[in-house]
Amino acid sequence: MDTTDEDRADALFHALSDRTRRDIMRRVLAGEHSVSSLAASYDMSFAAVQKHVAVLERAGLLSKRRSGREQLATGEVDAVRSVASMLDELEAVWRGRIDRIDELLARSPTRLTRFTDSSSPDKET
Amino acid sequence: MDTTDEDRADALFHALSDRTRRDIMRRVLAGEHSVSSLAASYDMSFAAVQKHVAVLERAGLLSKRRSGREQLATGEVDAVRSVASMLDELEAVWRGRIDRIDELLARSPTRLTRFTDSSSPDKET
DNA sequence: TTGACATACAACCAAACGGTTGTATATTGG
DNA sequence: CCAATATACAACCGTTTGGTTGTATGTCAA
Repeated sequence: MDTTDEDRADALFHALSDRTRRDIMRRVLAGEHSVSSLAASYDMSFAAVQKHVAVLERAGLLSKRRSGREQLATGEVDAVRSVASMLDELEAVWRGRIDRIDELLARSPTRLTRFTDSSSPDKET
Repeated sequence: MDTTDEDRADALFHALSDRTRRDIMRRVLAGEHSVSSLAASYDMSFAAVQKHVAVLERAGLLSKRRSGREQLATGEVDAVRSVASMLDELEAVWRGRIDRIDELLARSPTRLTRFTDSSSPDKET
């Protein structure tokens, strides 16, 4: 409902919409990595990778911890789960549609045949 | 592994990174809607909404079906699920990290204390 | 102290994005 | 046939994005 929620969703999906950032997420979810060790993995400047890390950090998908002169990044699995739950909500909306169709079919059993066409696969509820 | 998979992921996350498009997804997952009926719901031009629908269609998140002069859009729940499974894979990477830490702890029980710090909540596997 | 390393950040640039208006093309109803 | 409706798409425009280089700051090691 809140606009802030939508802002968060915008930031999360946007952060994940870049393949380099998704790859960074895989690495930092597997374990801590300094920004420079991450940068060494990609064919682009250090500054570019640092900006990608900053985008992920602003979205809450990773956090950083100082260790001497290095900045160690670690993936925030809870943020990943929050994105998954947004998708679950979308799926729930779809399930609601199926339930409504089922109810219709239950009310007038013989009237509507072939109402669920091939493009909407009727799977488990 | 394939670049095309990453292209698909780029398109899916990008398509979902806009709040208007996410709202359109909620509507078309709940049931079929013509492009103009969708456009009527938003404070922007018909063309803008039509472009949003096109972005979602190109990403495979919805499909259209002609009905007379109307174009009826319907949400593709399988595409939504495919995004969810990408996030599940990310979560699996994280779970792998925890497993590795557990194994380390099992090998040398007393050496590593407080190895899992406060920023990495140790939850269920 | 000095130099090498790790990071941060500003300025710049081309391309993509999200919106607009305008025009063209089908399709329906009278 | 004609007018209204529904859609598609091109052209344009300001902003954001994803990259670059250059510079500044902080930390470690000799």
